[in-house]
Amino acid sequence: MSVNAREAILAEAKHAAQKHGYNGINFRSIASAVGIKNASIYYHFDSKASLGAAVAHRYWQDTAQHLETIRSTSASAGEALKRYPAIFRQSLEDDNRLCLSSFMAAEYEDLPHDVKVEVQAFVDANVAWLNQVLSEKGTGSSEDYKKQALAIYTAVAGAQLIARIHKNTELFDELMVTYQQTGLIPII
Amino acid sequence: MSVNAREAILAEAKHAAQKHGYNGINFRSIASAVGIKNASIYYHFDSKASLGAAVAHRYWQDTAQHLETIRSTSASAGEALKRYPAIFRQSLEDDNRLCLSSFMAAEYEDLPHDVKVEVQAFVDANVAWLNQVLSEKGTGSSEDYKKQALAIYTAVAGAQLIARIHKNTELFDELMVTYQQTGLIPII
DNA sequence: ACCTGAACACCGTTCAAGT
DNA sequence: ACCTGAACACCGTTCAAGT
Repeated sequence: MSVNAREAILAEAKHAAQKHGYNGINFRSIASAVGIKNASIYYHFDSKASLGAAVAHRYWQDTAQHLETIRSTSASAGEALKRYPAIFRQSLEDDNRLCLSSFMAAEYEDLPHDVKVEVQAFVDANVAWLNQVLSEKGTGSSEDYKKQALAIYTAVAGAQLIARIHKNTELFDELMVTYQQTGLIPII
Repeated sequence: MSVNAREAILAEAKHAAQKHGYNGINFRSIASAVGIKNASIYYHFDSKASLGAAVAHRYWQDTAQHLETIRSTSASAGEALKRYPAIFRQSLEDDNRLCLSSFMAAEYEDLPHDVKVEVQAFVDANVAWLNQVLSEKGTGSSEDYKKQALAIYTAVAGAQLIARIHKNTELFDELMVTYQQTGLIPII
């Protein structure tokens, strides 16, 4: 059916993972959506673990690229920082989906090793980006920026989780405002 | 085997849920641990949904009581606030477990309705407690305290998620310090 | 090179049957 | 009142077989 079955499988698996987590990746329904049988998926991927890892890998790579774009199209580090939560907001807007990493963070203990590696890479990419932006912007010590970067990532991920169970994107926005007002996220 | 099979099932299910989420509640392994057959669980609980709801219900009730104890044994609202993260910290210390609510928040879309209700109740109980403590302590407007209470709960839950994937309780502690230093969590 | 049907051990669930 | 064995449709996975 598809020009490239492998890509079609990846796309379906990503969609399923953002809605239902790693556990919710279902070979038979993916195969059905792609137009093949579930056994055929094993021609393209060794196992559910390797499919999950491939999904997570591409996910964080896409996110890292998106972060680069935000930085390069922002007039200042402060503006980039302000735009950061938009990535997480977008998932909520788009069918109430969750950041793949937050999802898999919850399932983490049960994940295959290869998937865990990719989830960690997502967190690292985000924290590294935030660290860089904070460093450009401020005047504190580099150790502080690392800790603050992780704190911001953590708080934003938590906000997405809570906003999602309320199915309320405005709640996410309110939380970002509160983070800014209390000083967790520096304002421009 | 057990004096009370129902309680034994609940205890095993809670343990499994904190390690693997709702999805990880496995009737056959719970039955095996309790010393009965999996079909026997249906004598005590209508379904996996009602078992999951019972687990989540008891969980948030226990937490609410714990919060009451913290408040009543603290000399001030500020001290109670300082002790708040200890609840989430304890889960990490105790076999790297996750707060049941954070876990189920990730799985939320797939949860049976009755379980969703209990997860919401957990969040509400925490936010209500924080709101009360913040109100006792400070001098701002009541609307601000509500928002700040939710922001604190959200950030602490996120911190637990991230600390867990690093299997690192110290990271959780560092995040709490950063939350305090940046001003998200008010200091005594 | 790419796909399939049939089988495997696993899961939640049901139900008639046992004590 | 409490428990069980056997069956159901579902899952990831394997494998020999098809084109």
